[in-house]
Amino acid sequence: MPQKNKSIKVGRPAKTNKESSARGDKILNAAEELFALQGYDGITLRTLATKAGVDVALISYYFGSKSDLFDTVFKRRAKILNAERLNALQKAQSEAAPAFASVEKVIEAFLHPLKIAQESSDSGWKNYCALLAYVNNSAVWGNKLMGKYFNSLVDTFIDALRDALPNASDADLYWCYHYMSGALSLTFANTGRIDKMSKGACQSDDFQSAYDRMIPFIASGFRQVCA
Amino acid sequence: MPQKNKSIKVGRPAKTNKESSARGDKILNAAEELFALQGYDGITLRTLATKAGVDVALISYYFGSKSDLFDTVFKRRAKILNAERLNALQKAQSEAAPAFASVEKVIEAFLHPLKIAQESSDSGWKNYCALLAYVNNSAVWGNKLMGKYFNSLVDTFIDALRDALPNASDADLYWCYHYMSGALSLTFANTGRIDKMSKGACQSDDFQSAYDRMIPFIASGFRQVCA
DNA sequence: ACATTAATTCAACGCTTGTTGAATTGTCAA
DNA sequence: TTGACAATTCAACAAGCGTTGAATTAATGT
Repeated sequence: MPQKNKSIKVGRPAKTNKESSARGDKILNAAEELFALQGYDGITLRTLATKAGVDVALISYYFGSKSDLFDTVFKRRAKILNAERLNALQKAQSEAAPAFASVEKVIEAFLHPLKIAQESSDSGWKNYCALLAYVNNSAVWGNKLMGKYFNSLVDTFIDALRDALPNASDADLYWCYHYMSGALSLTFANTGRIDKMSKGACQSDDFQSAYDRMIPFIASGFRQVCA
Repeated sequence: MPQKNKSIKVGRPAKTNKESSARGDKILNAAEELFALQGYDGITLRTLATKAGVDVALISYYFGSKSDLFDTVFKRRAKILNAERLNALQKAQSEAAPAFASVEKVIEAFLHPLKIAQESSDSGWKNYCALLAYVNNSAVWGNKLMGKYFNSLVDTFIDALRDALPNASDADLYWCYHYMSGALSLTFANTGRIDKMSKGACQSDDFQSAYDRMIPFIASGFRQVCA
């Protein structure tokens, strides 16, 4: 005789004072990790449901279509990251006033929030950084999402860099930013994988080590091109 | 009454003097483009077959499984690119002898073959560069394929850079190489898309423009970190 | 106590996926 | 001319896909 598992909880759960549901967050966190690691087409809603410990249908119930879910996952921490970066930039600028903030300080304002994210106890931030790298390098999602959620912030940073480098053309500034963005993306894309190319000299999950060298590397490149 | 299309050619085609079949090349070229643009999981063997103008079953017949095909596509031009880069490096080194080749010259040897590829009349090279970017930033394929086909060459270039920068540690060299690799990948990942972030100041499909600035940018970064 | 409603499950839909085996066609060597 | 065989097509397989509608459960407002 078939017997249902009575231990499974169903129906409406006890109300909490949080604005977003616990099950919804579980889905978002699992999606964040899976999308970052295997890409949009690389995972299945059923795989995701299993990882989140949730029924498949619940994903559609909360977030609509698969691509809607992807957008939601991407947007969630984008807002936070933007706020942190903007805050860091404004702090650097006010500290340098009445002079302009230096290239190094502007770049640091751009990168430091990511360092904090990497070191956060919330491991979801590490996944999000990898997701950011995936989206940035994706021909399919890059245009759609990066522009939508980061264009305005990037323009602000470019303005700050223009102040620090008065001889630079717009093309110079944007290309140099582009190089920085690429270097950063690859670093996050490799999070967790040990780079066998380097014979152990450089482990990609060691963000601290990458971060320390990145600021002088990028700043020096900016100065050279935008002199 | 159902009538078969008698105009479709089947059976063994006339023998050519080329080592690889014409149909097989059509499949590889179409796969190169689709994989680069939409990723491994983003395309279907049936989509690929349509693009190549070929029956689906022929893909398996020639190349085995889907992942076998991916490996074959990636390997095809990797060998050529490796030979070109090695040749360029050796030329730079012999021109500088008895001194070591400068950082700029080594970086140029690494990048210049890609510039030639971009300008090639064989448009497949453009697709391959985008594929390279996809693989490099992919958590799934990065370890598998980059190491398999490029590790040896990268080590050779690192050796050349070590000669040019005697004070650099291995970690310095590998991280700086890593930044260069990331900057390059993002450039190729964006091939063909106009970067709206830049308000027109920088179009990602303009590789010439990216290339010109990249050498001074990267070389300057190397010198700063590895001083 | 009771109706309401949000949260969750279950089962299924129609379609697509990668892959395979058998049948068919054309080429070439003998 | 014939026989072998490579290249190509066709049809189908089992499995998996995203999504949906109906049923079920539990908390809530009155």
